[in-house]
Amino acid sequence: MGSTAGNKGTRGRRERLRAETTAEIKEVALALMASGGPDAITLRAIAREMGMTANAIYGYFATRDDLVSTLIDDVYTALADAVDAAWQASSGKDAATRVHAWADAFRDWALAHPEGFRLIYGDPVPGYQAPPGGPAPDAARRVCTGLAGLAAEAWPWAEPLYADSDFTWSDFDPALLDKLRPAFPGLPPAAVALALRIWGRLHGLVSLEIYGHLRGQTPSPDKLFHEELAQLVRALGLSPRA
Amino acid sequence: MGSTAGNKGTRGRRERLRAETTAEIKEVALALMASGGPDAITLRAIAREMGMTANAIYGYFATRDDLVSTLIDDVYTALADAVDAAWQASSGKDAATRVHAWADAFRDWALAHPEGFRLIYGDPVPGYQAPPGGPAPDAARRVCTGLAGLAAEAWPWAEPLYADSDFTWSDFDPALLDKLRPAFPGLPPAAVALALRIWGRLHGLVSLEIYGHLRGQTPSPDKLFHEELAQLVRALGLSPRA
DNA sequence: GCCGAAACTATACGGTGTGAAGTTTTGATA
DNA sequence: TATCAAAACTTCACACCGTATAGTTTCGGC
Repeated sequence: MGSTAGNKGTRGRRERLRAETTAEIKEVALALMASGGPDAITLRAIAREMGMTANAIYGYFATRDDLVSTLIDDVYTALADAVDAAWQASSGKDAATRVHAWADAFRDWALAHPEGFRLIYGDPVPGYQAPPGGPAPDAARRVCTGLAGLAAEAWPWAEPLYADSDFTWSDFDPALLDKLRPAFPGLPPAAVALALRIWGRLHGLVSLEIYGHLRGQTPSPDKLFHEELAQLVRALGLSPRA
Repeated sequence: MGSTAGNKGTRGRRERLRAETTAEIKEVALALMASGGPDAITLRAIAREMGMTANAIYGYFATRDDLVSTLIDDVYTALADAVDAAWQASSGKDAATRVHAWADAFRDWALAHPEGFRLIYGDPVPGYQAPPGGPAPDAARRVCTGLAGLAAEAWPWAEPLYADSDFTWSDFDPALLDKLRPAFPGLPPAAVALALRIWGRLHGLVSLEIYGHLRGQTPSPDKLFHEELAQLVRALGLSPRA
């Protein structure tokens, strides 16, 4: 099985063209989304842009929702990459600084890709549930793992503050724990709960901002976010210096 | 101008019928939304349900987006009513209990009306910005005012914890302050910032839950929310008893 | 040069929001 | 009570959407 001897180039050509077309469809779709929101992702508009027929896209994606969920996969992965990179880049710094680095990367990415954020955290495909094994849930767990990294980094200081947490391992999805426990062997359930709550705090302000609900209340969402971060750092038992 | 003498009944009839039809359109639209999400709100489906033609609805709403934003107004107002009622009902209790009451009312409403929550905080009408004077921004400010009530209630204990806040009145929208400052005369800018941050914390976990992003991580979003609440109460300087 | 698969197009159907024009209903008036 | 104008509603039309089916073109491998 596999390629006929010596024909790697030719068989590769078809595949390459196919990959390029697939990539172009996604690119155009992302551009449409960036300029007109998720609803602007239209098979006909994409095809128009590419000089094709809308039906040609069905050779690459079974359905529009399929295309959109592939986009979600890509975009969510990009977000996870961004925060992971910020985390890596802050390696060696003190815990408070690293928390700021992670959180800022999260918000900065969201502000730079508001439509991407909506794509991930809104539901552009109503009623859609990502397939359990797919890249999107994986990216979500990468984000959670990153947050668990924050919690783990801060845990030496934070632990006494969360002594009354009554979380147990059974309070978390096994698939999440499969990623988390090997990465952070000493981390107790309380710290995982802390990670999810940190997610909530960051997601809350950022999503209010992205969806415009802060606009009518404050012209300084930046300041608000950073004060929230300062308080978060304090709630982790870290010294507020950054 | 006004009604012809003695004809109040007849002129009132037209208006009553019109009001009833308007109400029925909204009812049917909400029912469609509840069963099939915001995208199920379709002029034709509404008309079908009502035994009318889709175009007849244009006599009541200028456009579909108009109808949807009217729904947003209504639903947001209902949410504001719900949290306000819980706040009133907890009057006299201690601050920690009242914080719990408000927050639980918020989350309970969201869980009871997930589509309504999505309608308010997602953006079913892409690119839509609520008219500045309309009911939706007003409801948003009612929610913020409620949150400021929490902050005000807790402020005697919380104040020393937020001494380093550098917020000033210019960091908030005048329309918000117009509602807030008369209601809570002694409240400093730091407390308003605190209110908005509390909003973020509550909104974060609830919206992650409503949009299903917590489902893959924990089977106990309840527990998570209540631990978050306990920590919030602690961060307000209140004793964690409830 | 030929073949078969892959890529793509043409056509069609049912759905959507919405505009323009015509029809019916109905409350006020002469 | 007959009439009339406005309001309510329907009909028709258009452009757009996703998508199924069938037909056509393209092109690598023999």
